[in-house]
Amino acid sequence: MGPTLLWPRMLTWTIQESSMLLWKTMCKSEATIFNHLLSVTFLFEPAPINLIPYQAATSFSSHHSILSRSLSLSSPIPITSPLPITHFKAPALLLLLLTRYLATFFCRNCIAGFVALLMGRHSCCYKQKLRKGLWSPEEDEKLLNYITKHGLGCWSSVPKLAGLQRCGKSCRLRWINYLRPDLKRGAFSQQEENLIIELHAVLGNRWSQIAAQLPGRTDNEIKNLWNSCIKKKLRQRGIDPNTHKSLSEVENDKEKQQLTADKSNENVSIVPNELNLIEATILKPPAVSSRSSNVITTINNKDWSGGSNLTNAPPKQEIFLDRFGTSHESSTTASCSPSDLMAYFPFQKLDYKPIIGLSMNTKLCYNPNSSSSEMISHEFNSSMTPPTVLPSVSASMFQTPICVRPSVSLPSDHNPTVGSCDVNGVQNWEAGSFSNNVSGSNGSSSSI
DNA sequence: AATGCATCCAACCGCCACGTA
DNA sequence: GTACGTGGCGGTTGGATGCAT
Repeated sequence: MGPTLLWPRMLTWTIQESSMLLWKTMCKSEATIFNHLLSVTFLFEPAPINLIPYQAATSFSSHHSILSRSLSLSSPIPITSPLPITHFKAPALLLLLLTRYLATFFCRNCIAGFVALLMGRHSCCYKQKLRKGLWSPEEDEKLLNYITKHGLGCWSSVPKLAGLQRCGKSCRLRWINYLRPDLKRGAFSQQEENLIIELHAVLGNRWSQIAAQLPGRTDNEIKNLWNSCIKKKLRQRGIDPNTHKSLSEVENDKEKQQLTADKSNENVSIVPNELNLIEATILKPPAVSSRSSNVITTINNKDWSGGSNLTNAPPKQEIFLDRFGTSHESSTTASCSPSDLMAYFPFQKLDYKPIIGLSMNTKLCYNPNSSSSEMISHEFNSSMTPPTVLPSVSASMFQTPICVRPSVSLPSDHNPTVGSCDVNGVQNWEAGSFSNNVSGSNGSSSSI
């Protein structure tokens, strides 16, 4: 074991054994801890420290800033430093010394997470001590035994009580996606896939709601199936998986949008927001950070994910639920036959073209090698707020058929010619001969 | 047999909503 | 009213696996 692991453990023991309990009862929150940390810093640091006002720190990230400034002081103090320690200030001082010492080994995020861990909280930021990656059978057994014995409760306390070196979130995920006894094993049946397609047309990327209509299936499972399998199949059949329209129709929509955008650009050469952007770009030197990229990514995600653009979703959902019922039984026994589904999604082989629309991973996110994206990154690093910027950016650059909500019509009769399409794969589609299709194995989907 | 590429999927991450003190 | 803890969700990642060369 290297020193980077040895030191924290020793110090953790020291703190906990001395007066951690006393400290925890005195300080209600992590913020208070940091407050005391600062006071101790001032008490024992002869050199002036330029710290930001604590009151301005309202989030944990601000605590990080405070911590990082504390850590940016002189060289680490040896932990054996013979400084006067009272009972009251001992934990804070130890924490201070500890954090400053750890600064020689870890980044500030790790240290902040470690401090949070000492306070008795589980922090997902602190990854050094928690296991990650695939679960071992032993871990599965521990979790399963614990939940079987104690039932579902507070996930954050489960790892500790179950003896697992995992975070609560990880335990929850493992239980929901794998260990839950009511999970249906095996591949998806053709009926299930069809139902997923139909639900996706109505609900978009709201996987949890889709999963609620498929008993025994998890949202993660359905999401993976969609991304790896169904999407591809739909495209092969000339259907845009995002809009559930035919690809040719989507292309037409896109051209129309492009024309509209061009017209509006002719009328207004530079909109005020763009002027602001230029001004901000000139005045503010580029200080590209991952944070700015995240902002853009987040906004893009909200705008482009099928399930997030949901202005019309509730009524459609109601229509759908009226039709299929809200219970699993009714949803699966209603009109969900493959032929019915064919009517909703007449597979059009025809002019399949790759979808060129911007994806979620749009390169508009910061790319240091790209001048155009750099521009955008600068914009978001300026003092301007994203809402000011986005409308102009999104209007001119983010036009894509993905914006279109799935338009679902519910015809009463289906197209009898659909099934006779002899394109490669169409018959397979109907016959349910997907590579992973072993629907007969579970049998439970036969009620659909 | 070795290598490279594609695909799958379990798990992680960040964000958000909600309840509570 | 506010800060905090927790659970839930959707997007994304990266390791494992399969397949082609």
